[in-house]
Amino acid sequence: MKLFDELKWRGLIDNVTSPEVEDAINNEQLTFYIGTDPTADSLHIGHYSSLLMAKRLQMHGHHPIMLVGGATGFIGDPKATGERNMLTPEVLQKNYDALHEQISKLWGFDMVNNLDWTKDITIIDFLRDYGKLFNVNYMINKETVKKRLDSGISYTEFSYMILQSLDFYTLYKTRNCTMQIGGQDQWGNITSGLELIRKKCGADVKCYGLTMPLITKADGTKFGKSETGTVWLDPKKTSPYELYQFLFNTEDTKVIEYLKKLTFLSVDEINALEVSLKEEPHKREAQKALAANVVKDLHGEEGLDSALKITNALFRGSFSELNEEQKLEAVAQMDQINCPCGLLLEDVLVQTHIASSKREAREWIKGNSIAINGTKVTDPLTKICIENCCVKDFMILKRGKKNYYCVKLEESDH
RNA sequence: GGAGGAGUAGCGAAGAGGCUAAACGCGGCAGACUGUAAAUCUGUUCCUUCGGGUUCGGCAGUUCGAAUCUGUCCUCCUCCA
Repeated sequence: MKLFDELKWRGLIDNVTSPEVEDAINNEQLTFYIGTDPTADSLHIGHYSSLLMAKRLQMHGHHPIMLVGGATGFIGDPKATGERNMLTPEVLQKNYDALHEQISKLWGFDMVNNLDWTKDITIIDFLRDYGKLFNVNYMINKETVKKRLDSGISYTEFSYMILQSLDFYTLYKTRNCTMQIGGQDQWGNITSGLELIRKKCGADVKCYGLTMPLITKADGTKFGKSETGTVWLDPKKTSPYELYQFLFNTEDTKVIEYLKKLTFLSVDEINALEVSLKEEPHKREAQKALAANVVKDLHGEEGLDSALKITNALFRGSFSELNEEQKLEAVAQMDQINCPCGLLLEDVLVQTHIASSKREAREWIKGNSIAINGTKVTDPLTKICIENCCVKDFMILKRGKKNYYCVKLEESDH
């Protein structure tokens, strides 16, 4: 199977700017780029398939450049729901540094910052050299702008597209970068970049754009949010265990799609998992493979080991069946929440931020959804002290079916 | 600058002086059923020392009483110049 066909099979191709892209991807060695803005201090699972796409192309001999948008981050990519809050230079710098480190650690891509070629352009140069080449009518018809016409869009965000076009043009000129890849939502920005290159360098320039479909959940909503919020790639923000659980819980209708997009498993391996999913769905082989592979690729054997230890301890039978050593090992892998000794259960839930209010804590307790070390507790006034611990001063709190918390009780001083 | 319109809980959207902590839908959470899946059904969804307290863009008023009336300010939309 040729590379392009494989990418297509994996569902990673949404659109290409010309039919020649297929041949270029299969037979040439392109320098291409993918960009992201430093809007947070870590990438999240939603970015992951795009970054893997870059990796897949690289493995095939293409050369990826990762652009972290130090300049575009100041402006903000227009999002459908409305104007973005502008980030301060300090936050942007902090995010930039964090992303830079994360990306070099995970993939080692070549990295550039568009602030380098943007920061010294004067407003006059900008308007004369670039503004003149963008027709407002053309810009208004781009999806990202069009969506905002009734709710309003600032001149700042309207101009975002020009900055991004400038990036593509600059990378083309300085690094012979001839392709930009991005998510579906980047189509408008990518094509306007191509347009700029053609206007500046002539219509016969061979440059391409490729977009990838956005990953969605079965109900059409955005992929990548769990109960605790965004699923980050940074293990300090989302532990390997949380990531594992997030992926393990993938719905049947989506798990094959995710395997194709988020792992390097071969066509045969994925087909085999698809058969297992159909014939013995209760075994959840596909979900297990998805979770294990992604966690391993991102956090290494060690991360996967930690995720599995916790998962096995909590979900395979009862925690109390483990021996002392196994318990301690599992507890050591979990995020621990400190809590003073001697509080009532309802207060413990509030103190530890497991519940956001006392009302909610009581609702859960009375609703039979809280368990301590595997035993349901239905009295909000249960006093929690060291006797409730199952190993040392640790207590395993469970909320609902699959939310576990490891609470470390601290003897109060008085 | 001018003329209209709009701002209600996470979101969408009712309410037009007391019966409204605010209908309804979505989303969230929990329970049942399951396979740590989906679908479905049920409950729940401002805070509380359970007496009450604080909410309907902000502020100031009118009233025994305001999300509902008045003034003012802010934000957004549409049209005109």
